[in-house]
Amino acid sequence: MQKRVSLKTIADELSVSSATVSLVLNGKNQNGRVSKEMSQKILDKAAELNYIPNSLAKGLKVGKSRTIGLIIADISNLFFGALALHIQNFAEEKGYTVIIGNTNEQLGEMEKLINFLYARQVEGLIITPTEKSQILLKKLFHNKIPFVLVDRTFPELPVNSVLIDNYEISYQATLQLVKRGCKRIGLVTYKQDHYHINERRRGCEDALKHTGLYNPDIMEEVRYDFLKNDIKRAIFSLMSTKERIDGIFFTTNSISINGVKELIKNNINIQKDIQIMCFDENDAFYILPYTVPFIRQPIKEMAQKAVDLLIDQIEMKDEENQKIVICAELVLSENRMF
Amino acid sequence: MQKRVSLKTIADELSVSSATVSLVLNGKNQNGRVSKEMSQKILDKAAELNYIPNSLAKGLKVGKSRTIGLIIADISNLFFGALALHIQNFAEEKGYTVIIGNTNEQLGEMEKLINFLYARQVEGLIITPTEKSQILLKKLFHNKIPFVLVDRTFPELPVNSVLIDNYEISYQATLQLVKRGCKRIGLVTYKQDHYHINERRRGCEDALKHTGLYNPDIMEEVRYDFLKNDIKRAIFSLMSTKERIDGIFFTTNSISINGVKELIKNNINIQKDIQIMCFDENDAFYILPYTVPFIRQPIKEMAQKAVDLLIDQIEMKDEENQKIVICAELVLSENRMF
DNA sequence: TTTTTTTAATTAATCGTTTAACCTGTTTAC
DNA sequence: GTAAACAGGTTAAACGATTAATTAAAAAAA
Repeated sequence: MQKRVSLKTIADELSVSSATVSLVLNGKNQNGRVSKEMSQKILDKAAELNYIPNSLAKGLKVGKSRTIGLIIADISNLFFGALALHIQNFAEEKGYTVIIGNTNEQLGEMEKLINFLYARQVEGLIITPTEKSQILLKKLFHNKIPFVLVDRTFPELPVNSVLIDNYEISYQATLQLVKRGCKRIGLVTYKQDHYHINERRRGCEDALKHTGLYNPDIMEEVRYDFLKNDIKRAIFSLMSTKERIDGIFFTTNSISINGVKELIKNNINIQKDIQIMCFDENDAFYILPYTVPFIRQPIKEMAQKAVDLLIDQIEMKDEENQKIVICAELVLSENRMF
Repeated sequence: MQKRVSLKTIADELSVSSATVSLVLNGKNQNGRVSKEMSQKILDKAAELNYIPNSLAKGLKVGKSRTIGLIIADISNLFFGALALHIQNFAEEKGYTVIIGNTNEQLGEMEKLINFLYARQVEGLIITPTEKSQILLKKLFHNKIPFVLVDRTFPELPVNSVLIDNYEISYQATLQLVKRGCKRIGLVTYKQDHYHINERRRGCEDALKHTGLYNPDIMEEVRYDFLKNDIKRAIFSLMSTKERIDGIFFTTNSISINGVKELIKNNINIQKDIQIMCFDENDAFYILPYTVPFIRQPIKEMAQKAVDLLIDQIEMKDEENQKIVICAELVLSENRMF
């Protein structure tokens, strides 16, 4: 890597000081600081040498890196992938770089990432927090580092967050199954401590209770680390109850796709034998010869709000914290291909 | 954001110079530079204050940012998503941060990204180049910025690259269709100028020629920007030839998934009516009640090689450029669920 | 006792930018 | 004719970390 072109390179070639060059290149020569001719010369020379400022130096000097950190729980999940893409686009629009990190749902990884990003002088963070990460968030709060939680939150903490209306949409989605005539509706959810997942469960259960269909025996829990096996077990368990169930609500993306796989594997006709309701859309759903109803999260809007909120915090030093709730959408027929 | 803890903060609290603190914290107090007691005091204080070095300052001073840029063509594509994930993991293992950017297959975006990453002092780049980006690569080469192309390349350029054996695996995959009894094998590929895609086409066509089955009339081209419509047209065209085709080779991920969708939509039985061969795996394939044979690219290995190669270039200043070819894998039955 | 070596630190320059403060002519005002 | 205003710059310190060069005192060697 040969020596880069710096302000000084340009300054030397034109025999002016680097301050002058800086002034011109940053458009800060307002009230007749630098003459028109010199300005033009500098601009031309910069273009000629293809000058690109060193943002490390600039960041160091002005104390702003114009960088934000994005901490994602599982980048191999399409939902988070899309979220990351949009966050990056919106942030870039506003002049910020995004550094993405992946925790794999591991608390230790999340801590490492925070330190790592802190070292790189990020001005703020957008985080999908892992379980039990409250302590880490409190530390951020204490260090006055702006951050926004997205997709997930801890309701007991005074944080900024962007979430969907998990309870409400799950309630509505379950009602939809009822409307379709399901009488024995089961649920498959994660055995964990995430507020957003539990809200989905609560929404489903409340809908069942209010319609007199609630049965605790067909609410199944699966573990993240043993997803495939647990789903297999859960579906088997659900399908072998005395009175066969006729509806299932899946609370997440990964549970939905694996649940559908398992149903198909067991030759259960998702149209006739059972009605299902999935969380998040999936390419696979579009390929099946029948409609798979699902809950669509407005990912782009979530990304937009998260970026806006974070940048507000960074730039205005807005002390108030906001909890933004975005309405998800029930998609019932859009993926019908026939 | 409150004032961060710097070397000077620690130095002042212990009434030593910041040089001493730096020496200790970097483990450079080899030959009796700093006393054991002072070292321990500094270490303790650093831990107490939760000191995290400012990598902007460090990068500026030592002229190394320990950052690499990753330029991806389309992050919403699962293949690239997985590639990005693994590249990030391997790079992190070696102590490098990755800044990811997305070009959306746009040359202009690629140029912007290169400048952007250059400004952030990346030490090297891993790139899936867009079409016609040779000029940009030449500029990188001229500026002696280490970079590695992955997935795609320009054979006429003396660059480092990590690719799969596109020609060979496509040849073999086509032969597989022949072995399964297909007599009229069509192809759907992109109408473009990417070497790797054209190699896939050439591999398929050569296999057909060598088995006497080549027919230029059933080689279909689709446009990236009008993928869905063009696929619809291509499949229609293929299926309405006088003698119906009985095999299709899809040259990419996105073509495969859309092609399969379209076949299903037209009620064509992928088992009985037609045999297909896809590029890259997809969740959707696992959900179908029959096997979809596909070509699996060893993404993790590609990521590993790309990172290793780039870091060699960065650290050893290896002048020689290498073209690494990794063997892809034909997956014929793994996704059978029944 | 004087010289050399060792130990344990400090100094100061540097990376590339930014920016407040300063300088030096020339014009304008009174 | 002197002061004030302005035009068109330059200087120098600073951001935080690194590191070669230096210093000062103590210990060891001569």
